[in-house]
Amino acid sequence: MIDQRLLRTDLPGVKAALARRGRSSLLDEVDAAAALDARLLDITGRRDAIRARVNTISKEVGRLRRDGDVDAAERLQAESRELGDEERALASEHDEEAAALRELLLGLPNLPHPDAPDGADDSDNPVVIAPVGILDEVPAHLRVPHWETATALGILDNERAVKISGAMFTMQRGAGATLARALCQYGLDLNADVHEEVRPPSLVSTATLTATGQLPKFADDAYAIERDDLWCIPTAEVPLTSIYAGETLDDTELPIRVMAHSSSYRREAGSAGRDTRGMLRAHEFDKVEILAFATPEQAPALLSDMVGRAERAIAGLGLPYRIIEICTGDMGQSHHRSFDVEVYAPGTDTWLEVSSISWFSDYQARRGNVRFKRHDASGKAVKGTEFVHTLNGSALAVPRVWAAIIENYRNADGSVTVPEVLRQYMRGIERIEAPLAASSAKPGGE
RNA sequence: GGAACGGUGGCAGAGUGGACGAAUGCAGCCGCCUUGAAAGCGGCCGGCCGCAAGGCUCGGGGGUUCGAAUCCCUCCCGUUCCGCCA
Repeated sequence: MIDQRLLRTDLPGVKAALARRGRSSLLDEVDAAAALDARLLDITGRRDAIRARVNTISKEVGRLRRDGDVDAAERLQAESRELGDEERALASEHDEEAAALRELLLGLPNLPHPDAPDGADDSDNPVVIAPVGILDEVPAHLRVPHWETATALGILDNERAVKISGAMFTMQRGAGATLARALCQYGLDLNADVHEEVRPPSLVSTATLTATGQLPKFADDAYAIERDDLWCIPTAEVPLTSIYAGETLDDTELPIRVMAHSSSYRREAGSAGRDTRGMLRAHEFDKVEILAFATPEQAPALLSDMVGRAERAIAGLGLPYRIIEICTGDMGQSHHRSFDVEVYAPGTDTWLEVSSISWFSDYQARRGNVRFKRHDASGKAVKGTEFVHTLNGSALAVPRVWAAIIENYRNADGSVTVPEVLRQYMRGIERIEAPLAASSAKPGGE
């Protein structure tokens, strides 16, 4: 949620910033919000004046009753009763407008960072780190999609996953399952130097899902457990961002950096039928998320640090990659500035987004009400609070990295070499070989 | 899931219709004392919005009342016991 006060202090600035996102309807929404805000200001002014009078009267009535002046008290009470009617009318008007304004504000996206590149869609995203590790010529044995290689090796059994849970669920087996877990371990160990490991809940309340911006706009994308009013997390970003919800932190303890390995659940409404093969898009997947709470001053450096971490994870695995910056037209709803790490997948000759590192400015913190208090040079607390800035991104998203490993490390005989850095997490397995006959059998009927 | 008891400032903990934005203690801040510190003494001291006037704030929401921390309804959360359970 953007700062409501900006609607009063810098309406042209807000509109100019949002215009860069390229959706003209947004500007009308901003105007509507500003109009509501002005009306609300007027209503609260009148309401507060009435309340002030009622408060004065009730104190006076108490005094008169103690002094035994019943008549005067009765007269004041009568006046106050009328004021009460007026106040009730104003209050209900206020609640209506405030709810409408909040809905509008929740729907407005974040203002893009001034340095974020302008652009209409993903074709305008500039490449900021040119492809690293790309082969001049891709050998034929790498031109095999990971699902073919993995299924043949018996390490991916999506056919049975679908039997168990339906379309767009995956199941890794044997060395494939071990590889998935190894990637998580690798991702955590790589970032344990500054990020505290957390194991958050996977089911969260409506309030928590609203704080990160998934609700109300993107309710269709999340799994809801209606009976208990809980939601499955679409990313560990959701519970991690809300760790300090409603709290006021000290600038002296910032930045606070956390990370979590979790499963993520996404309905992928609107993507049904896309990328249905292999591991590229699934309703449930694992990843390691890194996240930071920071002062506005700390945020830019943290953004580069976190992009660097996502990059090192991929570079360390020896995968070919590039980094692009997300342009204003392609940016997510709550993003202020955003970078993607993309891995080259030779099997399908595509770039796979494996990590998206974003700076949210105070957009999430305002929804989740995470503040911080500043201290001056002498260590004394400065009056007032500000919202923290949040940043997050995947340090390692399992499925696509898993797929990229299978495609890039495929050998001519169909086996897959395990990247050096993962072997310590894989009981020393160096190479994933063709399976024994028994486990490769297709699932049969009853 | 059942039952009982709870939720008040940074913490502990009073407060059952008005003088309560809230006693008291601890913590914190300022000063005195001290070579320095501790102890002691004196004073200040919740938060949010607002230029201010003022408004809001005793778990959330609603109600009764001239007036609610206090009474009523409702929801949420916590503790303990029972049940179930990895």
